[in-house]
Amino acid sequence: MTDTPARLLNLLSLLQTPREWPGSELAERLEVSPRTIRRDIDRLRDLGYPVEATKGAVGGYRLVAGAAMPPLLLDDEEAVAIAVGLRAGAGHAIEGIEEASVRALAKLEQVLPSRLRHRVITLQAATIPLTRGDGARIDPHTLTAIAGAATGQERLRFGYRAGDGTETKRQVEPYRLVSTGRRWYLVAYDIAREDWRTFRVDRVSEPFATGSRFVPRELPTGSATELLGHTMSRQPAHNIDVTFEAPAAFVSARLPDTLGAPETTGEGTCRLRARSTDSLEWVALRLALVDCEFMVHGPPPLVQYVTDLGARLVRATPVR
Amino acid sequence: MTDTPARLLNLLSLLQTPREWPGSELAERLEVSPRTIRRDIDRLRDLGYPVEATKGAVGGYRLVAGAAMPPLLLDDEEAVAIAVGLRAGAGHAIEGIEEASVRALAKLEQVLPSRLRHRVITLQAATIPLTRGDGARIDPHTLTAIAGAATGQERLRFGYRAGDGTETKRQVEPYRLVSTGRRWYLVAYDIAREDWRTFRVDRVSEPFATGSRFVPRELPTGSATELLGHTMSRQPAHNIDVTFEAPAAFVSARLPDTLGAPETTGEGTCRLRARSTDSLEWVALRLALVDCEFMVHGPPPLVQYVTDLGARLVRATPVR
DNA sequence: CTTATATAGGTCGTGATCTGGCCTATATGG
DNA sequence: CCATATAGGCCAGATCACGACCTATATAAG
Repeated sequence: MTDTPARLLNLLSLLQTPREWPGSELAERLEVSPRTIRRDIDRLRDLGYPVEATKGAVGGYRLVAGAAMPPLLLDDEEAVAIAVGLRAGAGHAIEGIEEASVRALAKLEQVLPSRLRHRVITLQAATIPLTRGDGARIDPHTLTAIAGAATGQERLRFGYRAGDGTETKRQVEPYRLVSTGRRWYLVAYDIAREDWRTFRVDRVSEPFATGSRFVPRELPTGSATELLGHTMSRQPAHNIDVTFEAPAAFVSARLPDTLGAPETTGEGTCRLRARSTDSLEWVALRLALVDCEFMVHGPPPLVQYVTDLGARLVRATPVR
Repeated sequence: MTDTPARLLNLLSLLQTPREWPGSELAERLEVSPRTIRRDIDRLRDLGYPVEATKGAVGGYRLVAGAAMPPLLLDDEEAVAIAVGLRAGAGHAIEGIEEASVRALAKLEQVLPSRLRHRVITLQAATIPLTRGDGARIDPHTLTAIAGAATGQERLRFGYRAGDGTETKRQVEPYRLVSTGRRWYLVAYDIAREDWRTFRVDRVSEPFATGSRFVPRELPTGSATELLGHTMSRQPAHNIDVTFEAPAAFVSARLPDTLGAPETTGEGTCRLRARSTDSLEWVALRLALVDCEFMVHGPPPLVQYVTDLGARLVRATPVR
């Protein structure tokens, strides 16, 4: 208990609550002399954690933003909140940080006390995510298990359901997890097939790290995303074409950036031409939320879906 | 650099990557003898962090889940991912952990390096949240500023726009931030008015912690939520009444728990009666996503909205 | 079974470090 | 001006950390 490193960690933890701490109070809490507290503050500063101090009668210490992230000391509830937030985001994550998001989740879940784990699962079950992709929902557990195996360089076993529905058992050396905004892919070396393969994560079932380590092979093509190239290009995408009866600024403020920006076509009208790999349901929803009159020109499946959805909604209310 | 506590923090950071670390590798990285590493591992265990070790030829150390959360050591990208995730969740957060979520965000943003801060803001701006409430979007910055002032016991100055649109300047002693799932409220002691007040956070502008500390007063009514009671009861709520042409299990699996569960009314039909404070737009959206025929009986505004939305969608496609 | 390699931990001597106490300097708010 | 806060130098004594060398033990591969 009375160990120096332990006290430093405790001190960091205390300073992380957003308030000012007078040195005397810290000394009392940590059961050391004020002189030692001053030395500890010095030590933290040497370690790169910027502790700000205000002098004078109402002064105190406070941890502020610095050059590097200090270790985050979370209480139980905060840890649960972060885990739930990241899990909710793992499915239809924010553009550009999907990989980091999963890494952070894997890191957190690795050390999350088990009594908190079931709370996270319960809370997450209560939220039904809006599927942004085509309904192929991804289990956060699968994602973190794969991510963990990849960074830990452990061989991975899982069941894989191919496009035609046939289920196979795979054992691979996971290389990298990549996200395309809409879908997750695992690039890995398939041991039995003695070649590199890409797997769609939503088709992976029961991933299990065998625990046996491996030394990463060199990718033949150079980079993981390159290997994904031809898989990606086969992805179905829609050429969206919609006109809105509202200014372009109004529309773009209500549409996600991933759909691109509409161009002004006249007084109070604009047109959106975009290539999207998002699901039609998602696109239709976003269009409906723009809250102005619009006209869908294509693609035909989207026209069909919007027509059907509109008809269903009209049927859903009593005729006047 | 050659400090013992610094090395321990580094060690914790290394062990947090989900992989196994042989003692020799750790020794090399931290530039100490393997014996010292073993001692450090011992120290970490004494501190309560469960370091698991596997013996044998391919053994190594690894941090596992224990009784308490160890300090999370995040790299830049992971920190950004968490911040963005929490911010996105702050608006329409997950039931039951809103407060903890905001606390975690406040803690993180307090120490987030400024070069990461603008990345967070940029990324967040790219995502347009589906407003679950009635469009009164809440600025995460406002939320964290208030939360920080409340836990730090600092006086707070802000502009407040009353229901009739008049803007007033307030200076308060913030007591607690409470969330009702749909809305955020600040319970505080208004210094000028010398009484307790509740403020809607979405009407607060430019919160600013003055830095002057105060000793928390006793709440006259006992608890913050109690004080909120009469404010809350004036909240508009809708009595939703919808029948679905699908089994209750099918429907409840596609509806959020907050709307309650539908009851079976016949062979393949069910009825949902719920009281909701969510916005009509949100409810209509969720209903449309159930993906089956349904009929909205009430409330009248919801019927109207669904009719209008359906009509707009029908108009949005070329007539055949 | 044998061998290699990993964790686990005891012991010891040297040298560094940490602590508390006491001192002064300095900035701030009332 | 005064009380109170941070900042930090100096010193003496106790403690602790380190590396080196040792043995015990579990595991995987051959």
